[in-house]
Amino acid sequence: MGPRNLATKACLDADANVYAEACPSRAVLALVADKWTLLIMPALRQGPMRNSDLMRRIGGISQKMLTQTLRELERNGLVVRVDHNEVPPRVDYALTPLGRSLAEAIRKLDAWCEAHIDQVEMARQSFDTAIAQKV
Amino acid sequence: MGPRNLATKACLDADANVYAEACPSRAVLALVADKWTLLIMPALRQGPMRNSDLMRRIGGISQKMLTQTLRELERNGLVVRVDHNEVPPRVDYALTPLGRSLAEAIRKLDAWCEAHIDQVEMARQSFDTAIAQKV
DNA sequence: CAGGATCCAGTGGGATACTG
DNA sequence: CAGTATCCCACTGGATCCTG
Repeated sequence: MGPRNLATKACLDADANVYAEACPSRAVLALVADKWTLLIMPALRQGPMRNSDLMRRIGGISQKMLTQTLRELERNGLVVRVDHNEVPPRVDYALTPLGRSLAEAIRKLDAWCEAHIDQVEMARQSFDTAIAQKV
Repeated sequence: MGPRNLATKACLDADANVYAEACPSRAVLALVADKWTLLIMPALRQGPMRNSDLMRRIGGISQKMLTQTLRELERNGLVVRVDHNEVPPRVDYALTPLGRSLAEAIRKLDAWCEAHIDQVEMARQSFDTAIAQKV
């Protein structure tokens, strides 16, 4: 593949490339590059959850962001919303097969964060004190 | 592990939990939940790169965001900055061992995005047209 | 070449109040 | 319970200009 018109044709499905600005995969990347997506997706791995379940599970999320993020995930085929049409309302959110595969990849990232906090924090401290000394 | 004081002690290193708002791993998560981090980290897997290399490799990134993100990654021990003190300036950025392990996990996410654009786009189209019909 | 400094429009997301 | 609607400000990040 020559560098001929890499810039113009941006990226085809056959050679999808997130590094290319115009590649549609960037849209998916934007979806993933989101704090709440990174928490909601793996949270749903254990099975369907209700709105209130997720609110409890994910510390610090607001109702607005929960709904907004769920809608976006649903829109992109990663989550299904099941309204049981009951009173009081009962709505379940579950991963689609597509969503499940993404959730697994995301969970690994989350696990990495949990596993390496110590190293990251130590690095940050040493970096910050090094900067302080330079002044 | 009892649910006794899960809420109060938030999270210790022994049971780090990104779902807990106060858990320090959230800081690492915030680092990861970033569009440019998600592109810079895997880009560095092939070896050290210079500022201009990264600018070319990563479509759409601005000089400001590149420098800013690199600084943050360096601060957290994921990237090392090597200034060769030459004229004209020559500066290399490379992954640390810690950064490399994260970069691998991130690359898998990027690959997922590249591999599933089609499915995501189809889902989005069908979702959007379904919404339109309801009106 | 690498990147600091500024300006500033746009937006993300919390708080709050209301509804079926 | 599961949302919707609104207000509104802090911060994000692009554009532009400048420097060693």
